[in-house]
Amino acid sequence: MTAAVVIDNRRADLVRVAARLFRERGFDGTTTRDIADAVGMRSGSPFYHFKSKQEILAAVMEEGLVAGLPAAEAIAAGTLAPRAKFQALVRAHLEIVLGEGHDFIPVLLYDWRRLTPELRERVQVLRDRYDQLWQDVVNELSAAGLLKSDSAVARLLLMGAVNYTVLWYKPGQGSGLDQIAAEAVAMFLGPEA
Amino acid sequence: MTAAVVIDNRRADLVRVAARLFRERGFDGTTTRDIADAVGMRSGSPFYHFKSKQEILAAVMEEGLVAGLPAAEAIAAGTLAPRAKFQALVRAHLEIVLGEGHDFIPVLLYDWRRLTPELRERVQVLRDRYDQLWQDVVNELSAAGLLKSDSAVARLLLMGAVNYTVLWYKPGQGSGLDQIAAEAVAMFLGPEA
DNA sequence: CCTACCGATCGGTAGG
DNA sequence: CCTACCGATCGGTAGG
Repeated sequence: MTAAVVIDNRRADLVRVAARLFRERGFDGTTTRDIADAVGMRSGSPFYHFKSKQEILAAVMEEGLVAGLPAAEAIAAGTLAPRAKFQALVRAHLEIVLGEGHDFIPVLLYDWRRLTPELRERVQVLRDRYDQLWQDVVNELSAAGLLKSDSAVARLLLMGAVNYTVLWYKPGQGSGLDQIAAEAVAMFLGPEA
Repeated sequence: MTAAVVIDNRRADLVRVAARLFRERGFDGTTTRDIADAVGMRSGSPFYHFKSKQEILAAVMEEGLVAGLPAAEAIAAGTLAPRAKFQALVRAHLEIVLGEGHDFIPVLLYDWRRLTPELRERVQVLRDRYDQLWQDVVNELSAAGLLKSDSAVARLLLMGAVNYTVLWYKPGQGSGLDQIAAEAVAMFLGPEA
């Protein structure tokens, strides 16, 4: 094992732990000391790996996007019928937003505004891919007559409904992810033909 | 004019200004000094009116709920047909969330988690009335066969779509509030009979 | 990655 | 509501 790998592991540790703490307490409610403690470092050491606290935040968000994009892109590019494809996309998205140990995207949803403009722009590049992929699926639905509109507003309303679950979903209490996905699809697209 | 009125006016000034600053910069991004400055007070003086910074936050949220509830309750209790009633409710809600100078409810949506548990419980009492009123209208839609489900999940998905607009809507750019409301209703309820 | 530290900020308070 | 202030915290850095 080379030294570079060890460094990378420590950096990955910081990102993973920061994601959990940011999710639980918010970006401003978490100190760089909290993060350092949680990985067994001294208070100044995270700044050996990251230039600033906000760079850690951006890394958390990028990690979440990079981890989530392949599955979503595979679904969007796949051959499922429009309705089934949409349901699969919603289900995959719920997993990323609500699944156990998936803290990265919730942090993005909660604390997007804490990024500096420069970092926001950097992370936005990855977000754009996600948004585009949703738009493609929405357009397919519209072309198949399953949705009234293929506008960006339609997509944003759909993504809003799904993303907002992060504020009310409680694991092991009420509906599960499959059930929520099914209910969302039924509501947005109407009853199955 | 009695002294009590003057005091009340200053308190109201603080709440209004705090709402604007909290909305623009977030709760943690706003200092009590910022708020004091903006109303022409010295740094310690807000604490003559409020016990803590979080009490200001709770006051902002409660002000928004108390201001928005009457119109929404009137719509819910009114005699409009289910579809028209729902559209009116969505439109009124968009106004509260996105309308010029309406900073209170966005603060609630952004910074709910910054409330202490005690304050959260206090504000939740007013939120419950809002949620119940939406649930009533959703139930009417379901009874009229316009919506697949009258579950709490259905309501949360709808409110999520509408509330999430706070994260993407830009005034005077893209669709206006009427247009968004119409599009939301068309998407959720299907085309008009 | 640690040691040792700084400069600034911030919520809040006592006393009037 | 002001004056004057405190105690604590916090992001970040120099030097090794």
